[in-house]
Amino acid sequence: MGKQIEKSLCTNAEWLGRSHCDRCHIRQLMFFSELPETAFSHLLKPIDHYIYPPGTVLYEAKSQKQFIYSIRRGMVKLVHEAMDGTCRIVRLLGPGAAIGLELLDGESGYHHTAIAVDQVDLCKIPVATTRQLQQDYATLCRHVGEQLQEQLDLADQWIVALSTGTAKQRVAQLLLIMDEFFADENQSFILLNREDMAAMIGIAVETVSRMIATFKRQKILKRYKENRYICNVTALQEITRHG
Amino acid sequence: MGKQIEKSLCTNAEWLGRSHCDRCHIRQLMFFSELPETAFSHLLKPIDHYIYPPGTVLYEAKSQKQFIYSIRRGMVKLVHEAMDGTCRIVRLLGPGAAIGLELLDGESGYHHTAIAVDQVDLCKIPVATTRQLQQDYATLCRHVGEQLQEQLDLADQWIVALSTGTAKQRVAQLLLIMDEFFADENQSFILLNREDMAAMIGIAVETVSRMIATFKRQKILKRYKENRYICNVTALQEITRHG
DNA sequence: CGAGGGGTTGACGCCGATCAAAGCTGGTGG
DNA sequence: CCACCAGCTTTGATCGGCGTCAACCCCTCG
Repeated sequence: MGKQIEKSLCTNAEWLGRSHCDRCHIRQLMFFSELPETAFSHLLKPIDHYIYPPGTVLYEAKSQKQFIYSIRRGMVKLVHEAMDGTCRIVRLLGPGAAIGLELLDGESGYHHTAIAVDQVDLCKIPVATTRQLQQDYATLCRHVGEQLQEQLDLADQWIVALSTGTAKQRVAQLLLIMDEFFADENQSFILLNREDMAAMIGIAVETVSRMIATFKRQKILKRYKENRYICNVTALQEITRHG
Repeated sequence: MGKQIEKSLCTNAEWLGRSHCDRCHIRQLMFFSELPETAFSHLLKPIDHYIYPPGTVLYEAKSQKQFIYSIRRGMVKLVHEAMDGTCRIVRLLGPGAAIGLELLDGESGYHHTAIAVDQVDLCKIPVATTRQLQQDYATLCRHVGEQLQEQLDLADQWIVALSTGTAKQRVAQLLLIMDEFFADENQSFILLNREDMAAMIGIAVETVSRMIATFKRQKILKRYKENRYICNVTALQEITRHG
C-alpha cells in the first residue's frame, strides 16, 4: 500500500491541454454539465485535462493544493492513512464523480489521499474557478450537492457491506459492488489486487486471496481478459445472504 | 432493534408550534442560519417545531414524506435495514445536523430510517420550502453542501473505525466518538445500549457487553449519573493503538 | 538466469460468535 | 410493600473462522 505511493513520486502525467467544457462529449456526466457554453469564456483560471498512469497519487491527504478533479475515465481510490501507517480505502470512484470537493467548504487540505487505480483521465479544476461559477450559476451548487449525496450513499453502502457477515460474504459484497459500478459493456470489471481488496473490507490479504481463489474454482468468478473478470451475480447474492 | 420501531407506533410527539427561525436562539447552528429575517415572511408552507421521546421513528426508509429535519437537541440514529431484517446504524447525528437531505436531490424516499436515541427536539421543514429558499438564497445551497460534506466525513470516520482492529479497539473507538461528538459540559455522554453499539461496529451484543464491562472494571469508563458516563480518553486512545 | 513481487496454499492458535444461564433493574399489579 | 415479570446486561463454555507465519508458485523485469 505504501509502495504504490512511492511509485508515483515519478508520475508521467500526460497533459492533454485545456479542457473544452463547452464541447465536452461527456458533459452530461461531468461536473459542469448544464452550465451554458458562455460560462467558460471568461474564467480566471484554466481547466486542464490530464491522463495519469495506474498508481499515480493525484493528491495527498492534508496537502494544500487548490484543485478539484472531475473523473472522465478510470477508477480512483480514496485512501485514509492512519498515523500508524495502515491504510484503509474508504471509497472507489469512477467516471462522472468529482473528488476534492471538501475544498469548496473552506477546508484547508484534502481529507484523503487519492490514487489512480487504473489509467485515469480527468479534468483539473481550480477551486477559485468553481467558486466563481458557483456564484454565477446556482445549478452548479445543486450539482455539488448531488455529488456529495452520491458519495454519502456510497459511503453508507460501504459501511453496511463492511460490518456485515463473514469474510466470504464481504468479498462477495465487494465483487457485487465492482460489478454494479465499474463493469463495462461486457459485464467485466477490473479485479483489484488482494491488498486493495483487503484494505477495503478490513480483512487479511491471505483471506481475500483464499476467497477469490475459491470463487474462481467454483466458476463464480471468471477471467474475461488480462485482469478483467466477470462474476455470477446471482451466486454472489446468494452468498451474501447465506454463508 | 426491530422492537424499537414497533414501540414508536405510539408516539406522543409534542408540537411546540411554528418555528420562529428569525428569532431562533441557536440559528447559527441551524439549517437556515445566515438567511435574512425577511426570508421567512412569505413561505408557502410552515416550519414546525417538535419534541419526540426516545425511540421515536422520525421517518422510515423509502417512505415518501416530504420533510427534512434540523436537529436542535438530542441524538438521532440513521439505520439501514437489510432485507433479512438485520439493522446497521450508519450514522449518529446531533444538534445542528440536518437529516433527510437526500430528498433535495429529487430522491423519492428517505435512504435510512431515522430514530430518536434520546429526547429529540427538532424543526420539521417541508422540502418545498427548502427548495424555495434555495432558489432565493445561494447561501442555503452552500449550507446544504456543508452539511453533506460533514456527514460524508462522519461516514468516512465510521468506515475507518469499523474496519480497524479488534473488538476491544472498536469499542474504544466508539466511546471516543461518543465523547468527541456527544459529551456535554461535564464530559459525560449517553452510553448507548449494547444492541445499538453492536449495530454500529458490527460485532455481537455479548462481545460489546464484555468490553464495556471490562472498561468499567478498569475504571476507564465511569458512571456519571443515570446512563451518562465519562471515559478516560487517553486510556482509550492507547487501546485503539495497541490491543 | 536470478531476483523480487504478487498470488496461492497449508498449519496453527486465538479472537469472537453463538448458545445458555444467571444477575439486575424498572415497571406492574395484587 | 412485596412479588413477579420482562428486558437488558453480564458471565461462562464451546467451537469455528480468520489472522498470522511460512512455504511455494508464477510472472515480470533487470
